[in-house]
Amino acid sequence: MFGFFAPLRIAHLNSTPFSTKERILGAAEELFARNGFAGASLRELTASAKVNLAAVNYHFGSKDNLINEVFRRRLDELSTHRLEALQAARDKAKSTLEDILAAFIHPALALSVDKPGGATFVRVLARAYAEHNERLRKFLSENYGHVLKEFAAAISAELPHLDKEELYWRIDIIAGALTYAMADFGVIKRRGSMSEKVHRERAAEHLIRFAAAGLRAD
Amino acid sequence: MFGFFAPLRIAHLNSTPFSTKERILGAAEELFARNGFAGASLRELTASAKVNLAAVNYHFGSKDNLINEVFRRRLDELSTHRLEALQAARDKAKSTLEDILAAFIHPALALSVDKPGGATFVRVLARAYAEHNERLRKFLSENYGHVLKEFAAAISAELPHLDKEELYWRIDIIAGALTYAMADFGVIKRRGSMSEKVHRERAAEHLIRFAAAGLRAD
DNA sequence: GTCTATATAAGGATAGAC
DNA sequence: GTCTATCCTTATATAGAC
Repeated sequence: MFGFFAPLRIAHLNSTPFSTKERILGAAEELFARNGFAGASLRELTASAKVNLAAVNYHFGSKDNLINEVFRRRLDELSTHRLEALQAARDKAKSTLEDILAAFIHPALALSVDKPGGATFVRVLARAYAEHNERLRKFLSENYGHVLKEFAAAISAELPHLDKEELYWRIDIIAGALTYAMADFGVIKRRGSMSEKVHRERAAEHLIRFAAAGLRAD
Repeated sequence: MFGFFAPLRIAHLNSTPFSTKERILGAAEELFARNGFAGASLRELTASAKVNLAAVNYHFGSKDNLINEVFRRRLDELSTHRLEALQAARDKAKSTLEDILAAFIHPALALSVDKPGGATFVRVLARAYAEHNERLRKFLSENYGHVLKEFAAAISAELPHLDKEELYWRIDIIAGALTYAMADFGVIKRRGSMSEKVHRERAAEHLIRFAAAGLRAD
């Protein structure tokens, strides 16, 4: 008799296999990408995640800390992959500017292609770039600033003739172009004959050449 | 006797020569650039403009409409200048991709250098680019979309061998790079020996070469 | 760990005196 | 055209039952 209902009870209230915490992070990622950090309220966020309004404060303490955790969930791994790829590029006998840029771009590409929600997160990253939010910038700089420093140093080593001011200005442009191009991947329509994955890989190669040309401009 | 106080009475309550409406627009520009559209409240906005809280609704009807007017105040003129410059480029015997890009960039440069608040507005423009705000995109697209269409057509005519999909993808990257580079002008430190104006002009030339190289990439 | 209910603050918008 | 005062909604956050 109860056997008939057992599957329903096993399914319980969670309609997905994800924990409350993970569902909140996923919904936050989605809404922050769409509406920005200030524009996404905890009310629509918890509704979208199908959790109780109080759950955000229980699991994360505050909205600000939730924002931090949305980044931490992805950036720890992304940063590690980027630094590993950079080290591999440096270990090559003849490493080029393109190798260094690829070490920065390819891990983000892999994230956006392979991980569920990864493409959305890349758009959140672009948001953070546009927001001049002091608190968020501080968090990101303190926790992940060393990665950008490593890449800037590697690029600088490839372009020793360039004075530092010029170099940093160009890296600034490139950073904006890359961030936005990666974030807008989802918008670019791919040819029907090409898979999403192949399309993005080709786009990434374009970006690398584009950025390398910009950096080398005399 | 009263003569002693006359200057004070002439100064009245307005500490600036600008009207309430203009002060609101100026403060809105500043706060939208710094905190985004959702992040700037009417309360801090009116406090910053030194006008009454009710003044925004009296003069603009709503916050959404105030946002529109912040854009309209600058974009009508900017769009006209851009289209005039594009026409001039097309009228040249041998117009290049660089001429077209310059027609797009130079008017924005002039705005950011010559007009008070112009540099701030360019940052607001970059905000709009990042915001996927449906209402705002609709307003901008309906009122100023034709300008971008004109430029896309002109660029397309210079690169007839490029297929349309590839072209639009590259214009997408370029648009992001240009918008952000222009918005971040204020961040780039200039050499002490160079004036702000000269610095920006040089930066704009870098951008044009950068963008042209990206568009021409094979 | 999740719920309801609520405290408390901040937001946009408006009414009506001046 | 500008003020004060206030309405109403939405927001973040928390208390306490389950």
